[in-house]
Amino acid sequence: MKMKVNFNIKNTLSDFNACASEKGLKYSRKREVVVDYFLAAKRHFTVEQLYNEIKKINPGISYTTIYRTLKLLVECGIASMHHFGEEETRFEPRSQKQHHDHLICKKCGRIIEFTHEGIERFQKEVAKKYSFTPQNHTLQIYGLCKLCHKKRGKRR
Amino acid sequence: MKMKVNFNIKNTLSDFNACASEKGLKYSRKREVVVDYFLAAKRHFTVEQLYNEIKKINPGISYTTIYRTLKLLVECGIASMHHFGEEETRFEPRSQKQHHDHLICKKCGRIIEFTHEGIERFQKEVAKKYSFTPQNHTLQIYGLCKLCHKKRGKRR
DNA sequence: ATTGTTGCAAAGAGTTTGCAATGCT
DNA sequence: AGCATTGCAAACTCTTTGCAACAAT
Repeated sequence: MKMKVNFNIKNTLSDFNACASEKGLKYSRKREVVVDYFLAAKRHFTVEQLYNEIKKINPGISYTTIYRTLKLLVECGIASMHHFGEEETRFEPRSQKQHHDHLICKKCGRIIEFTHEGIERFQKEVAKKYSFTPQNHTLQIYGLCKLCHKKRGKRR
Repeated sequence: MKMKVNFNIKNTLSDFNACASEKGLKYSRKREVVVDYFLAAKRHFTVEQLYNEIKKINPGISYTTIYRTLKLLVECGIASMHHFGEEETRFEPRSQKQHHDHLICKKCGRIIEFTHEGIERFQKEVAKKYSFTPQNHTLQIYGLCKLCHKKRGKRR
């Protein structure tokens, strides 16, 4: 059973700037603040979270800019977008990480990443069985994280 | 490699009626039409699809009733709700089927169900490794179905 | 000077809800 | 009669877009 969590975040502000200039975009302080904050935090943000947290350090920011910047990050391949069940859309820095899947705590909202080669392999088998050409996949396991399993009764 | 597709749809209109009367609901023709159609078709409906198709046989139906009936079906455990990537919410009859996962064709929208015991087992392993208590999970493989892989260039 | 960026308000898409009319029991 | 159901329009949430003012090159 091989599994590992990845920590090597390699995407940087300069990766983003390269992509932005290829698109013919100009420099913008606000955009830089958003990208910086997003890349540094290495979390799975909702738009609301990102907006609220950035507003603290840059009160002049608007939702519109958050949305537009996240869209850009996704287009540049620097962020990835997730839809976990009923929850709001979340964004995470993609980095050079290999594909990974998620454990999602329904109580505290904690998100744990994992990879499992066996699961990946079996997915390829399934696809082959149905003559399906797989392009990408997502696997989410919902439940309770270690802490919430013990002390049941917090938020969410 | 054990895999199988399930066909044994057991949920029926009477199962629904039992649940509805437990909730103190009264009979309604329109609701019955929706439930009937939904259960018979055994597909993964979007709300829009269900609305459009039922409107043909019962022009007086409204979106509101479709929404409310689907909500009821989910509450009664007769339908399950899915969120496939960026797509609209889909509903399918749950039946007594065991849990299953989905292959989703990005070109034609076709949805293929599958189960794979090995994947299920590995998921339990992953959860245990992270001291996570799994409650449910979803696995989607996106790509091209057999037909669309050949003749590339249709809808979606 | 030209072109990209921003915030705002308005517009969209999907879904829910208040309400008066209607239907079921 | 009493309560559930329905359709409509309005409300709501999340996200995108048009536009005029502003900033970068």
